[in-house]
Amino acid sequence: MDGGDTKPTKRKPARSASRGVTMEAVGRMAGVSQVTVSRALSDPSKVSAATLRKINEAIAATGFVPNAIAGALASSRSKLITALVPSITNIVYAAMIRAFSQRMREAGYQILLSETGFDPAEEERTIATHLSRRPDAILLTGIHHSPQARRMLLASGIPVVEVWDFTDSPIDICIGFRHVETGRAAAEFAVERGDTAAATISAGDERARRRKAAFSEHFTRLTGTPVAEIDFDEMATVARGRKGMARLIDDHGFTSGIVFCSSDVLAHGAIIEATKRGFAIPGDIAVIGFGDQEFAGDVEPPITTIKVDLEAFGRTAADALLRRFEGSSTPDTAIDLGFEIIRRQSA
Amino acid sequence: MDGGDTKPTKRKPARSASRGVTMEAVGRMAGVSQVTVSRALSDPSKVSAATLRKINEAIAATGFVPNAIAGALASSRSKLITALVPSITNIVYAAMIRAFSQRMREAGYQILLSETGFDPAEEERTIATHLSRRPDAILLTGIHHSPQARRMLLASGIPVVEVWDFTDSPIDICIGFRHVETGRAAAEFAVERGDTAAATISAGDERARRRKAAFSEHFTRLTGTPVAEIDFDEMATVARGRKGMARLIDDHGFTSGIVFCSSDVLAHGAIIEATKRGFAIPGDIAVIGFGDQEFAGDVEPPITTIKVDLEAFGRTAADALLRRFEGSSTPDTAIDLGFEIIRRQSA
DNA sequence: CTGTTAGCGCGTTCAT
DNA sequence: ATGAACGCGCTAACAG
Repeated sequence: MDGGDTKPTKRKPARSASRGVTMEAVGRMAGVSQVTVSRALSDPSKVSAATLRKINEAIAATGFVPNAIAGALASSRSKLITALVPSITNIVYAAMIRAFSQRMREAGYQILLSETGFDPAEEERTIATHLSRRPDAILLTGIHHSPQARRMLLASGIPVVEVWDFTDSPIDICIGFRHVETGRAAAEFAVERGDTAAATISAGDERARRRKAAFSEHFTRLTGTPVAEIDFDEMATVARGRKGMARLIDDHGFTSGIVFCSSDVLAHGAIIEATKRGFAIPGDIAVIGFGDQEFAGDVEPPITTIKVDLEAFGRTAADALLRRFEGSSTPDTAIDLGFEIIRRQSA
Repeated sequence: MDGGDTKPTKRKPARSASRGVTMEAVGRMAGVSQVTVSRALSDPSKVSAATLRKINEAIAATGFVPNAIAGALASSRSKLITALVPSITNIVYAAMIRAFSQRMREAGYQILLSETGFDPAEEERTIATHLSRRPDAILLTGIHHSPQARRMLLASGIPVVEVWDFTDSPIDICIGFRHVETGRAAAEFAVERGDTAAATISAGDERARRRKAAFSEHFTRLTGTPVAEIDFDEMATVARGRKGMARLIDDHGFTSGIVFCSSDVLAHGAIIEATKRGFAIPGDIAVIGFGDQEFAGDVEPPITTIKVDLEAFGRTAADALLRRFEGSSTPDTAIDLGFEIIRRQSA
């Protein structure tokens, strides 16, 4: 075929279904080659002013949008970060991811987000599909992952950030706080207040349970008094906070003392229920929440809570990654951002 | 070089920095070609049981994870959907996206999510970068987009889903409800209740303002009474709900009537403030919210609100897309999912 | 059932 | 300052 050709020609298949404008097409229109278009986009200073102008005109005329897929394949940098969170409707994770996304976006990265719903097996599967996108980094919530997941992560060779929990031996980078410490601190806070009875209401998260367990253990150690515990497997809601408090009162005869809730939402519900039943907050029953959510200081009574700086987690994680991308030789492996008890009126 | 070769050999560059295992490598280990590996993964029935086994062994041994970037480039199907929402920390959008994601994930798609923060210019920029990822579809919040954005979207030729608002002439597919109608319905509800005075508190969203405007206009038309309006540019919070109610009482002398809030969060704050000042809800002041959020039925008094089925938006959007991917010839262009007034005790 | 060949659209050399 | 050639890792025909 092509018998008369002097040099082998590449067959250009008839482009019926337009798949989108290519750099090649832009170049043709501007009278330059594809590479020049590429350069004009990645580093305009490498192209003469005249051709740059023509290229920009061609881009405008064609509505060209670069194909990041092809770019990623060629350069093996995807400008993509993937992130796994237990739940995107949980404000705690959403706020963290928002701060992270904003910072990363400013640096030219985009975020592929998935929910794992607290299930390690689901997390493992999701990690695999995320890795197939060849992200430039991956962000995980928590520090507990299946062995297979760890293996895949390590094998991928990409930076891994674990947030929202803390360990001295992270896979790679870790930004978080010690959940157990929050429980201990709350127990100490209760004892200092003079509480001699305590209960807990927790929901949803494995980390919430760890906080609760630490609270109970420490409170019992300090006072010798056992702690009544109400647990919900499902996510925290105001309704469950109410139900938890109702059970504490009805089933455990809890009518005086402090209630440690694993989230402000639960605390809010608990306060509503106790108030409705005529208990004084914090006079009869004191309540301490977790998260310092938007509403915590504005309901009645304002909720005493444990605050963690969600935005800081996101920002710090992004900054650590960005530094790593720039080839920092001394990676910040583990950062404990701590927490703070915000004393308001509910306890 | 390679002087003695009988046929041209492809130069295999020395792979020092392992970029990840390839199908080629897996195939070598299994004693088959790269394509066979590809087939084993995409359609195992096209491969003999024996080779399938060997390939799976090789995959397990190497920890191979397919490169979706390369796959997308070759097939021009990315299995990626990108989505734009005003805010990911707003439960309304988060819940919608969650439902959408889950459905799409079951079908093998992943979601690239970005926040646009109610800014059309930002949306336009974000659409461009999203389009560069060559998604199989794009989901937008709302129906108002810049002309340039519309052009890019149309030019891309990919399915576009607009959610959370309704128009008869969508870019492509539209799933939502008529915000103006909710305001009208609330006004009618108020008049039927016998309210002769009304006020509004709104925040954040352009659509919230449209709901509010429709409420005010309709209420005034029905009763002849003007409506006091409090607006916040920032997002809805309990604090702003309280402040809004405070201003209504202090600045507008509003001590009796109904308050239409653009979100349950605002309504919650408004109720707290009014209650604290000794007003009876709904006896003195009635409050109606929007969203039927998790807590709406569990605070005191339970909040009367306008409910829209967020999960249904997400699911329906996903289903419409999936049907479109399967080549449905009769696309469902515009679906109005409506809304519902949930009467509880606050109004 | 399996292999060969030819791109997908771009970044990356290496020339000029 | 610009271009030619090549390959990133995979899917899509087309052979056999």
